[in-house]
Amino acid sequence: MREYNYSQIEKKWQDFWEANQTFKTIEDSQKEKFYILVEFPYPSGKGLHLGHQRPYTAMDILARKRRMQGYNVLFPFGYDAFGLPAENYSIKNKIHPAIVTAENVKKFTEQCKAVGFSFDWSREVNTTDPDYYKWTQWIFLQLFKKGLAYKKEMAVNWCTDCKVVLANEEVVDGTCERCSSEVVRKVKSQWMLKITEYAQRLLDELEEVDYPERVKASQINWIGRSTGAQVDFKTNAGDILQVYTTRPDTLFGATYMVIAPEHPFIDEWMEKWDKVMNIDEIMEYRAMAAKKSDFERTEIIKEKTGVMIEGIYAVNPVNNRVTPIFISDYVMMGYGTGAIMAVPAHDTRDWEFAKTFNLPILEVVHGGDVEKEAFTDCETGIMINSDFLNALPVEEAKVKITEWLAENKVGEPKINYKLRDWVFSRQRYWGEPIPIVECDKCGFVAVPESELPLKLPEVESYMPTDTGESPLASLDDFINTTCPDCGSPAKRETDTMPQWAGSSWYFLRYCDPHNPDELASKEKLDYWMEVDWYNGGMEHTTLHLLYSRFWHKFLYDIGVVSAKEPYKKRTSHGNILGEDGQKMAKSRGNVINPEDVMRDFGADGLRLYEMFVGDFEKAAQWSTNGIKGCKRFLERSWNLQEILNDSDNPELRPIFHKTIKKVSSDIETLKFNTAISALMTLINEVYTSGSITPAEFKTFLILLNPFAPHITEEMYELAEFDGLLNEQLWVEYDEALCKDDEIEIAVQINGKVRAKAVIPTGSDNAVMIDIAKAALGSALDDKTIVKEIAVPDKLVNIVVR
RNA sequence: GCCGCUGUGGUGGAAUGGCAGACACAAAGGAUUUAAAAUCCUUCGCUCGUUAGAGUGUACCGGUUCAAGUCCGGUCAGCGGUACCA
Repeated sequence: MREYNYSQIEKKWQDFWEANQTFKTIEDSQKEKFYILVEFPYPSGKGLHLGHQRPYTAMDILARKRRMQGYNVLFPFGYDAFGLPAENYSIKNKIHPAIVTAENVKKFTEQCKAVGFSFDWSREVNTTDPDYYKWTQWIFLQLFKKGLAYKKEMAVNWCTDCKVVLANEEVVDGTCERCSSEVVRKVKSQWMLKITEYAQRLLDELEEVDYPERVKASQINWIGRSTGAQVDFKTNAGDILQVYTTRPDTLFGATYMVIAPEHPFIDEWMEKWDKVMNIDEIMEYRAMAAKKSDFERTEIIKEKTGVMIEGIYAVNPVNNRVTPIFISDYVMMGYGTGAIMAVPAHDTRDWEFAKTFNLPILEVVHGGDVEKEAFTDCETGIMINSDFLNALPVEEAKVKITEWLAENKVGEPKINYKLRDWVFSRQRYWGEPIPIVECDKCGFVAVPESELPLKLPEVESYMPTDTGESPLASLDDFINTTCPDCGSPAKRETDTMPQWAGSSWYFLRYCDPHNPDELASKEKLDYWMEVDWYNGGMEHTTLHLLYSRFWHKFLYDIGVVSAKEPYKKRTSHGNILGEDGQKMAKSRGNVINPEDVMRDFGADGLRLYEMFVGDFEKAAQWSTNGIKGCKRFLERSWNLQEILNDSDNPELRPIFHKTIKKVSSDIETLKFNTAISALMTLINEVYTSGSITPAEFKTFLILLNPFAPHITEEMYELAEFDGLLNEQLWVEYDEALCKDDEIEIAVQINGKVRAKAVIPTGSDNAVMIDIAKAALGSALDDKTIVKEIAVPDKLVNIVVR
């Protein structure tokens, strides 16, 4: 018999699949469709790594199984190729990022094919392809036309090393997500997308989708909805200072107010009101707060600082009490109204501030000791010192005071979200140009759709500038244009889009990847969408997943797509860690190179081990010893050919049916590790029995095929079965045939196993108990039986006294 | 602080409330071999016992149950996310 020469076999079948376009998908209304999506990678120079292969293998297994189950499967792939690493590489090596990207894409594609992924390569997309980003720009223009894209002067997160504005989501602990350099605040004019307009729908419509609870929870958390009230405080400067609070019930306990250092009232008060006594002190504090980076604001011990604005005071609308106003950086301009009423008795931060500045702490909810700490419990507290709210529980007081505020026109119920608008500008070269022209007369004007794609021009230097302008800003030919509306000279926007743009809609392009007239035809979108199953990393839960849901909802609103949600089901994989249990990183020297692994164990060996290593949804530690076991299993599978003959072994029937059942259901629940162990158990039993029939052999090959497609296809061919293995139908099991004729049960006395007994499968409880008692023999002689419990085909428990 | 997740042999990990440790790795012993690799067989939670067996055991404390790794209450430890969000 031939030896198991995996490299030869794998090459043979990969070439065959490529030549025959085995996995090319076409629309087919006769078949039920199933759209499986993996997160397309950023094609980095390092190539495909184990962290890509694990989720891709999992979804490849699902795709192969679905095809055998008769579905029309869409399983596409592509590249999210805009982004900083390619640009940084270009800066260093003076090569155009498009060239670097093309090389990397070629490498990635070869590597994917070498693992045997059954992607439909005819649908490959690349976000840097002008035919693709034409539509990314088109979607941006639709957002602009609907008023959902706007430009705004704002304090942004500026990475001091990348010299680029970062989204809030890209700032990690006050440092840049990519380079870990310090991030500071800088005021710049930025394109923004109004994702906040969709906050409620992004929240509500989570109920319509099948996502893991942890994913839903972090989206809910990120959106951060809170309900409360907006309250108007009159000031002696004539303005009305609006505050947002989730605890309107504590309004009587407000003993001072705080506004953010960036609050616009400060400037107004300085200008038109000459009674502010400590202008210098306030300005100094403000300058200091502005200088603080995000890092300092979050990392420095949260000691409360601030300055009282002397000469200005506010009046509490419920009792007309005069209330001092402070400026402090513990209040953020970006949330609520940038001003708060401080209730030190019932808010921890206010309590600390009041202690530091020796301000009165007035208890209005009874239940704690407000001299020791803030009492924040909403469930047990009872209102006191609050006039018409006295004696009410907190929740009732909230309702009553909110009504009172509305009646007296000094406030209203208010919902707030932590989610902020999406900072959409990047001062970088390697991204989609934002298709907007700025005209002195007309303002911001959309580039006509007929001029899309607005291509990235060639530049000499990709280097971002210290002024914070994109490299495009130095190209006069690019910048200078005419206004599409009035024809006068105008300037192009030089910022580009963030990497999240292209990935916010790629799953739509896969449905119709070469369409020159639309992002995809309605007909094809209606056939393929929604995505039936989308697997990706937890790290994309609050960024990519939220952004793409936002864009999809917008496209739904303008009639491009027919479903509200893009993804019916989402699952998340755990990462592959190094052998030391740490994240794989060059600096730790624990990186496993998949090409080495495939050379030593084959693609099938690698696929199998990545699925066997542990719970798919949890992080797993790589083990070179572990993969040996999988290779051994494949060799034992190969050697089944030696014991293939016609002699029937009926005793194997139950285990075959059980295995079909287990493998089928385990793939659906992502329990690949136990599916493989079931196959291992099966093969062990087959060897014990000494032979396998052709029908059983074929069943085994079908079950193993999604996991190890090359070796099984080869064995199928060698066994001279008809056609190709990947064209066979998935195997079915018969529940009745899963059971052995006889089964061993445990016999317990008071829950402890005292004997074993063999019973015919499916025996009545009474029969089981009789057999069990017989098996116990004399052990029951001097005992009083209190209760007899039988669990069918499992055990008997006799309770005695 | 808040949200989420996880604590099971030497290791990775299995167990719809029903015999804890499936499957695999490592280790030890044996067979085969001139030898090694590969392969095959045996042992393998801990304690006592030569064996039979007995006791004990799923982070810790308590509860529910005939029966708890699993359910409930509390505690501890670790991991991930997030935060002066009013």
